[in-house]
Amino acid sequence: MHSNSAVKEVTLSVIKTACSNCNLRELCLPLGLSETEMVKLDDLVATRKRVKRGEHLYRAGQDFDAIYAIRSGFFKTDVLLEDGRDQVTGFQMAGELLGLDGISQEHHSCNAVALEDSEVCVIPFSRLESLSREIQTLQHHFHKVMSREIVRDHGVMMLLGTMRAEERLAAFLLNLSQRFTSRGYSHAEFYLRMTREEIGSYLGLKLETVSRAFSRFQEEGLIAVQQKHIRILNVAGLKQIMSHHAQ
Amino acid sequence: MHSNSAVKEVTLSVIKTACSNCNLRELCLPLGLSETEMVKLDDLVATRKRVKRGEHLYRAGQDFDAIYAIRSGFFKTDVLLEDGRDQVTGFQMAGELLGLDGISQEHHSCNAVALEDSEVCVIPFSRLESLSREIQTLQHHFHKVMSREIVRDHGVMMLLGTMRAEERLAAFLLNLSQRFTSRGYSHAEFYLRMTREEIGSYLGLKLETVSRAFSRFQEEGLIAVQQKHIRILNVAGLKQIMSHHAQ
DNA sequence: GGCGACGGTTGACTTGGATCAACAGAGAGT
DNA sequence: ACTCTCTGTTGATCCAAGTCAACCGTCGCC
Repeated sequence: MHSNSAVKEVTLSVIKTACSNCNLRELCLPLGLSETEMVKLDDLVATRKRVKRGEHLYRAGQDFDAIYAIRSGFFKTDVLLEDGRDQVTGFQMAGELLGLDGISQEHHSCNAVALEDSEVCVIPFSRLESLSREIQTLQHHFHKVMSREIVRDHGVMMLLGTMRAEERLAAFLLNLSQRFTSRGYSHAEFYLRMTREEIGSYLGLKLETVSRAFSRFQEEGLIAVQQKHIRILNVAGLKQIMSHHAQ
Repeated sequence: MHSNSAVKEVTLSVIKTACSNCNLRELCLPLGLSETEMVKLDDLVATRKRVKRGEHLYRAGQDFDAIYAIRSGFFKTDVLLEDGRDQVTGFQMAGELLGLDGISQEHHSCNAVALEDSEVCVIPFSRLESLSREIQTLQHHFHKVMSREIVRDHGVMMLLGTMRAEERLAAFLLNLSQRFTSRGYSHAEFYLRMTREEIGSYLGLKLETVSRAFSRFQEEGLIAVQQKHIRILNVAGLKQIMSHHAQ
């Protein structure tokens, strides 16, 4: 398949970034694909794209033609209303998908911004659709991923609709911790890639409230915060705060 | 399948409820299906189910094996957390789908309750998947519907995260009005099928706050409320409230 | 047709988080 | 090393919505 004239570096890089070889494949891909199916998939996800910190991967209103799998880095998505209000709708890390919201209207309905230098796999959507007409497990996996996004959003609605400030922040930290864990990072120690204002926007709070809640958690010995560096000292305590609402 | 002893009414009802003949098909189905494709679809959506007011269509935790298209009636979906908190995550009316959240975990993640006597079309999910491997337009339509749900959820997150009580209620009324309109009902006059408490739960407000906001809108001549009967008198005024946030 | 329960309205009071404001650290660029 | 700017912290005050409570209207049921 590969041309023999290709120089070593290119071949190496291609191998390194092929789906079949990607260390995130258990996050992105269904289990149990055959050899030939894997080859087709490597072909589908042919191009990659680097996005520097602060740059947009896509903007609301732009034509939709691909979804993106994050290979490395960290993103936020946000929505801007006509009246100037905006809100962060999610934070995405390696192994997660971006752009699912664009399918419905054929243009993106939110902005995706890199919060650190990142790399994404470009997945042309019409080719994903045709491939998932061929490969049942891919089709089913994709449906699960979309559905998981819906369930996740319901969780956020729950958080925004029923939780108090400290409960929201505890839920947020535990969620991040859990996602870092399943990527092989420490569950207890990590750097936040986003500002207090972005956290607040996501959680429906003002940045001052986020800052105060962090300080409060620190006073109570639940976490150690220094700027963006977080250490979780008492997971059980955070869980208790999260689910310990009045009445 | 049907016993031949079935009386005429049964046969009639089957004919009346075929997708190809359904007056909601432009809400549920893609345009431009061929005759043969339509026949397959009618076959897919073979069974229907009546759900009386107050009954569950499904409950959180139950095995997922089908999604549902609402033929008539009105539903709410809600999520219950372990700690007793619950929240209404949406209200669904004729032509809309229920159960998409169940795909990801193979069991339902919320409860679906009829708010009036209703009828749904049962769409076995594995058969939907196999049919959409055959029919590209069906596949794409389904993806759009799932994506639309994600976009809708982002809208709710926006509402919960950034809007004040009266803005939320105005947005809610305008959304209902718009959905009734696209089903051929009056945009200006309708009955709410849900209680103040359910509206409040959906909007992240207490029922008293919802009630006060209704009264306020009435004082200002924007709507006429009497219990569940709503008349919208000033759409522009509601829109202004919705997007007229401080600063 | 009357009774009871539920849903809705309204008022008085409380409170959690927003707002306004001052300031302190950290980091990028010169 | 030295700004300048951006991000984060903390305090004082205010207000929108929550809470608690009383009451009323409606509707379904006996």
